[in-house]
Amino acid sequence: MSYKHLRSKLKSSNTNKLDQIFNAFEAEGRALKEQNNPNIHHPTSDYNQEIDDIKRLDHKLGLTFERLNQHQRHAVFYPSKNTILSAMVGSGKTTVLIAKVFYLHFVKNIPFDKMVVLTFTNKAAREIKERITSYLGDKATQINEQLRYFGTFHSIARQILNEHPYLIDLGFKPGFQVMDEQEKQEFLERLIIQNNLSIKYINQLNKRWKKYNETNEIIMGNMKSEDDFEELVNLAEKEKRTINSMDFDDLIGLCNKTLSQNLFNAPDWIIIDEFQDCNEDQLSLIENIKGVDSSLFVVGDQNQSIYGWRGSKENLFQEVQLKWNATWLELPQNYRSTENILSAAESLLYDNNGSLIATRHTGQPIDLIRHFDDQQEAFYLKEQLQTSQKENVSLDNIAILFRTHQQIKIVETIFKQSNIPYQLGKKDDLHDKPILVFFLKVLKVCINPNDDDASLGLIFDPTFGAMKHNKSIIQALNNRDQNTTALNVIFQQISKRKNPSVEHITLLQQIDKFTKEFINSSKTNINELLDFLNLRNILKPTSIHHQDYVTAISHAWEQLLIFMKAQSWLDSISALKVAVGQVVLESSFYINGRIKEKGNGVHLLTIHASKGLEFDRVYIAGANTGIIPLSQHQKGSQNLKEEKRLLFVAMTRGKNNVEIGWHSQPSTRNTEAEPSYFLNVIPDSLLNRKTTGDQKKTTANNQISDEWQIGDSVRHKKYGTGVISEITETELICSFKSVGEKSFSMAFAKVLLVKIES
DNA sequence: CGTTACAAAATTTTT
DNA sequence: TTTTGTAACG
Repeated sequence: MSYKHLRSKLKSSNTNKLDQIFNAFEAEGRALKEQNNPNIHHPTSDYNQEIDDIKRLDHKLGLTFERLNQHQRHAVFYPSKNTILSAMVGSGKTTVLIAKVFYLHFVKNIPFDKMVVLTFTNKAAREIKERITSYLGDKATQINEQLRYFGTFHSIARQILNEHPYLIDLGFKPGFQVMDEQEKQEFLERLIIQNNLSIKYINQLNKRWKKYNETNEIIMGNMKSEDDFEELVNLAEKEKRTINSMDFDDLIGLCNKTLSQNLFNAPDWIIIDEFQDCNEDQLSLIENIKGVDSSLFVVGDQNQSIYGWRGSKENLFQEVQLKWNATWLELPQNYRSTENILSAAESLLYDNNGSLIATRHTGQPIDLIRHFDDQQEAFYLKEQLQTSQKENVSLDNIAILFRTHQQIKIVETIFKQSNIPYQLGKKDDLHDKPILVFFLKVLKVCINPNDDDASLGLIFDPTFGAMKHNKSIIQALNNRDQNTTALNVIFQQISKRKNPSVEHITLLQQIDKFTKEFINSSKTNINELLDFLNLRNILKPTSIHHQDYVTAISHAWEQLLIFMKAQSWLDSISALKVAVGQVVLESSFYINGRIKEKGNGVHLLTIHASKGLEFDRVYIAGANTGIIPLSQHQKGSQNLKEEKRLLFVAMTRGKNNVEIGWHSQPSTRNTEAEPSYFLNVIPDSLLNRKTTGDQKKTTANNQISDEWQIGDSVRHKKYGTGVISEITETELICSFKSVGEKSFSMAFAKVLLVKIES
């Protein structure tokens, strides 16, 4: 469909909203032409000579470089001090990043501990570390200590803080804990009760905290006067230091403060993965770690920047290229998708400048398929997958992608009914595992009996605690003297009760002895821990879940011991503190372990969750205007651009086949009965338009004509009463006494108009 | 305690 | 855009 066609179609629908969408869309097209081409530094050598030299010294190492294409070799070997590697989708960016690390270490003799390698996810960090470990094999002695600065932004920030003497100046002590968002909310609520503060919007403390930090703004929403929020912030900053616990933002923020003291040995190399996702604080962290002689190697893809709402900056690459005087290299070759998929996806981009090159065969055009609604689409998908099953095609290599979690539910329901195996992309949350939340609280009190929140959480735990949430106990913590720990107060309070829980009294007594009698003893296996703390009696010994609880705790403890072992220079209690502090930062390692079932079946994922993954077949569900882009994102070209990149990311997950579905009668509000207008830029030759052959459409049409008849009287909230003058497949036209003729999208008619029975 | 007015949320999520 | 949630007021 051409722009012209689109415009005439939008004009005929006579709504301002669609006109606005079109204008924004057009503005985007203009922006496309205004983009500047960066000065790409192209490879001038095939680096065969260098690789031959390396092969003579170390044959195996040479082979890892030989596999790279010319652009990838250029990125690895070119000796620029600061490098921005703009890696197109599916161009082997992780392979190059790892090859660079190998080259710097094994050829250029840079020690691993002189490199800082930062990633956003634990998964990426782990992949890089494992590649090095497996390459070294038996020679990988003390590798964890050498790879100490390989990790996520948050992990590395935490580690720098923990090792740096300036931590004391900041008011914290080594072995500090880390609060996630939920723990911070609970922490602030505790302070509000303890100090009798009057705080509005109590459910949005995290949001208010961020707003206050950024703008010093206290007033929110309907508040006409200030509440005690400023006092809460001051109290919280003090209290964080008392209980020795930081939040996520503190890790990066305070690390930045620490590094600005110039007491950190700058590394030789700083290597960053997924650079396009950096926010301001993370960028500062990079610049603070960087010394005068440090080199930078940042890798990323601006076309896959879909986390703007988390603070990543548009045009970050261009910005830092100037600032760092960096050499701009590209990885243009995509090895993942067919040429048709890539050409279609590429037409969505506005600043690619033709730098994405397909290496695979042409393949099939993208199927654009019309369904009646989400339910019909789900049935269609069910049938498609059943066919695949009959043909013995593994569903593991197929993904269905959605804009929202809401959309996933209906497909999940129908797949469940029809026994289609599926796997969900959502990661496990620590807070969905009550047993681990409880176990962590126990450990936190063990290592710090003055942790008020862990102590309270322990006895108030809804599943494993001793009593219901109780304000008087919270306030009792406030009135204690300096020599009384939070653990003591809890113990006293619980003992005072009429029928105190004996199990919990024993637990608290044992926790008190933990540092003296347990952690330094030679016995630290899980059974000894459970016995020492009397935990078995608390884990509902008669419940059928008892064994699951024990298994979950065993796994978490095993992981903690592994982490402690890696901190060989610390005494055991310090090592445990550091290990427990790490749990929140890489919770997935502590959650499932061996218990996790092997995932089998079709993947149901949000597009965001699909980033970094690839599948043989990809189906993008419910791709209407109003879903992609999401209706509330249709204002502001920044938002629109990001939504467009989201569709780009979705399409480029597919290796062989991409199919896009849309609904002619969408059931969600604010959704147009049109396929995403982003698709209009894709050339017709690359899009194969189809319709589900179905009976439902006919019945649905009957429903519509049953519901609305020409001549019916209707009432509209604003326009008053009117009469239906015309009905088309997608539109309903009404004439009102007050404003004349107005047309409504069929999808909206039900919401906007009330039929007046005569 | 009920009503009114109006800002914020809706949507994505790692640490 | 509509819906939801909260403060403020009587």
